[in-house]
Amino acid sequence: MGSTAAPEGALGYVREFTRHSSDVLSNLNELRLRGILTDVTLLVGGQPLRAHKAVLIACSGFFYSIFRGRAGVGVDVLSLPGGPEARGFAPLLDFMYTSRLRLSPATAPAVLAAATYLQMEHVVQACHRFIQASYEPLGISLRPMEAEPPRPPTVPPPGSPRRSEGHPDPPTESRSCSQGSPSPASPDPKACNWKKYKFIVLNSQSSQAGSLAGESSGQPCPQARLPSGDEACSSSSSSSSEEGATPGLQSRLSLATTTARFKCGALANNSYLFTPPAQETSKQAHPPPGSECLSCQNCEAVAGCSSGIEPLAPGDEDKPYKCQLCRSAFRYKGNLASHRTVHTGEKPYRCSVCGARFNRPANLKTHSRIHSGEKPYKCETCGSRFVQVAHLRAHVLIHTGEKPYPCPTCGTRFRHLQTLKSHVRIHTGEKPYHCDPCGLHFRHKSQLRLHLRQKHGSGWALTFTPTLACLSRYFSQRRSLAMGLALTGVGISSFAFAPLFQWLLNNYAWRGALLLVSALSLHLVACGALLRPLSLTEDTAVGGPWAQITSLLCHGPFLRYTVALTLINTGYFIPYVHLVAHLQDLGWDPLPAAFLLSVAAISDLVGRVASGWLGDAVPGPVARLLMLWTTLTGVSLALFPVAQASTTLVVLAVAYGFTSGALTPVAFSVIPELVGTGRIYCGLGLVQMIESVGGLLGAPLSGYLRDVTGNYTASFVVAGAFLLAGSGVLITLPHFFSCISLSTSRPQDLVIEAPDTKIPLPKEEGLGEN
DNA sequence: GTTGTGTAGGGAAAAGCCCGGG
DNA sequence: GCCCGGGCTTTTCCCTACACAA
Ligand SMILES: [Zn+2]
Ligand SMILES: [Zn+2]
Ligand SMILES: [Zn+2]
Ligand SMILES: [Zn+2]
Repeated sequence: MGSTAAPEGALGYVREFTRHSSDVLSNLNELRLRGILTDVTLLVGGQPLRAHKAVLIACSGFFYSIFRGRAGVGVDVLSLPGGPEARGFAPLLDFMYTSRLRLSPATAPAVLAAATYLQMEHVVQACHRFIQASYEPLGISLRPMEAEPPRPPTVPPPGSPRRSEGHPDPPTESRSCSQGSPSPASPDPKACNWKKYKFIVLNSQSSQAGSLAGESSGQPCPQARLPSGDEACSSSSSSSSEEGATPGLQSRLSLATTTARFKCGALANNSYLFTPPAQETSKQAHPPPGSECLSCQNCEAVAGCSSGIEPLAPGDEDKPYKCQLCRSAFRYKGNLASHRTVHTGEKPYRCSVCGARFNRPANLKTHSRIHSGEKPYKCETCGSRFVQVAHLRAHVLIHTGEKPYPCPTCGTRFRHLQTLKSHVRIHTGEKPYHCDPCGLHFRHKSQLRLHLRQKHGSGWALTFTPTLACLSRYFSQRRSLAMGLALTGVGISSFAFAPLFQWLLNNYAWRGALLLVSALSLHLVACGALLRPLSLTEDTAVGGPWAQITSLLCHGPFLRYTVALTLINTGYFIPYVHLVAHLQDLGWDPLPAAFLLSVAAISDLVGRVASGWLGDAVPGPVARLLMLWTTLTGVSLALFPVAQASTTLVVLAVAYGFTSGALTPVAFSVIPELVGTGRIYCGLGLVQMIESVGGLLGAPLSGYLRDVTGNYTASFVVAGAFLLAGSGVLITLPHFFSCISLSTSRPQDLVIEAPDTKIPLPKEEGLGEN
């Protein structure tokens, strides 16, 4: 139950307030601009510039060597004769106080010289990059040494501030500058919007309607209630403890408290409002919290987050309601009740738009927002809106700069728990994601996926349509059987490949298995080479792809056929989407319901082969067979609502599987008969593109019907009706009723007689049946 | 270009919690 | 006052697209 994120035994560790440093810096800058507590005047190029020695020392090795020691204390005015120019120095001084470096092609060399003089190495690098980038478009590569200004007068002493600590690293600034957009008027929004973020927090506290409505309805610092963890601490709903708290006390918070509970009462909460501008603080709607929070803070601060906090034993008295099935315990009785649905698989709440099912109404409600487009939670900083509060919470971190998840091993901090988790695997060497077909292992899930798509998926997908098209060019006599076998092969191989590869993996280790699979795939190349494109006589007549497409779109029978297939597709997939839900409505358990779907899928495979064979054995136009299968599929679909007994349902599922499977190869075989083998590539592609619209529309439509009527009866009936309508359109195809002589008739004869394909086909059986 | 790594957005499951009604 | 269930809030996890650098 507990979060795995909390490291074992780490009862708390240092919480970093990443905005703090920039807050301090901006305050220092304000002090400089107002001349408060500045203790040195720099004379650069005759210009006096007031600054704080401490800041100068912290940023520059040169100033460190000047001011360190007692001699530096008395220095009130420092002139730098022969040093940097004012136009190079001023941007550096600004940078020290703002971490933003303004560069332009005109000033960059001067800034570079000044930075080198002052030993600000990061800035030197940034200037180099900038100058280089601005020359590269001209084809001039400026090497750093060529632009190197004279060495500074002093060598950095051994004790000078380390660059990584004392010198702000300006990676983002330098990059944005090098892109040529140094715009002081519109500084980096992420760097400047912390005040705005504070305003969000205040907004939510004062119970403003709208944006953070959910959070703002919360109680102001419910002291009797223990905040449940770090998230709660940083969430805006618990942000009312800001006044009376000090940053120092607040800067240590336990991250490991996510699930633990504490003896010391309410935990100090919020981190964002310690230094709010006075005018914003005055807008507080709620008074500061009572002393309980303060004492907690004290105990925490004094104890340094370790000794002062002791998680109570996960007391059973805390959660008296236990699940008999999985030992989970709950504080509230109702939770146990709703927990049971986890085991029963019961999901009574159904989305009226997409049919998704939920075991809790609230989850359905949240889900339904993705259809309505409602996004109730708005980020006041950037205006982005979110469907869930949690998303907003995660989002505002990018404005605050907060990274709440540190790596226990190397200390790198992350903004998202997920990132930390995958990062930790770097240390453990864990690579949990692996690709079965090729045995590669990956640390990140997105890698598994990318690899699959690029190395396997696209290959298979890209071979599918061309192979079918090739088939229809090769086979004219037994085209249907070829289609059926090919489609069955596709289905079976996708089932069989995983276990086959697993077996190879077990017997040959992954290298061997990979080798064997590669060898297997190379056979594909050989096979593919055998499938060399036939140059059929009619190819010369069909023209280029665009000409083909244009002609196909004006081809009446082809269009009618496309419409028919689209109609068929609309109803075709309904059982795969809704059959399980329908069976559950009838009281079936999810598992048997899913099993019945598998039965239908197997029946589908059988149907593909059988229909391929039948397609060649039964005389007459293949379109007639297609109509037969379509009609039968439609009827079996429409019968689903009638069936109540499980045996009837099984029979229906088998029938639907068989007929719908039988339909598939025939549907592909008809196309060459309609458009001729010359235009088969374009024809097949076009049909697949258009008919997919039907497949996309079918499921939502039947889901909608289910919601309107309350059950799936109409859904299945309408699906069946679409199939029947499709077969109705099929009747209009040319020569549907023609009675060409049976055994001697060959499919290509039909083509010859088709009005739009006038060119007779050559005999090609010799080649095709090799 | 590939690979590894990190970021942000978004969907969902499930527990926590509040509140009104009986 | 107590209990119960409905319904909202929170927490946590997961997936996915994408950016970026070695
Ligand atoms: Zn359980
Ligand atoms: Zn939905
Ligand atoms: Zn925002
Ligand atoms: Zn680490």
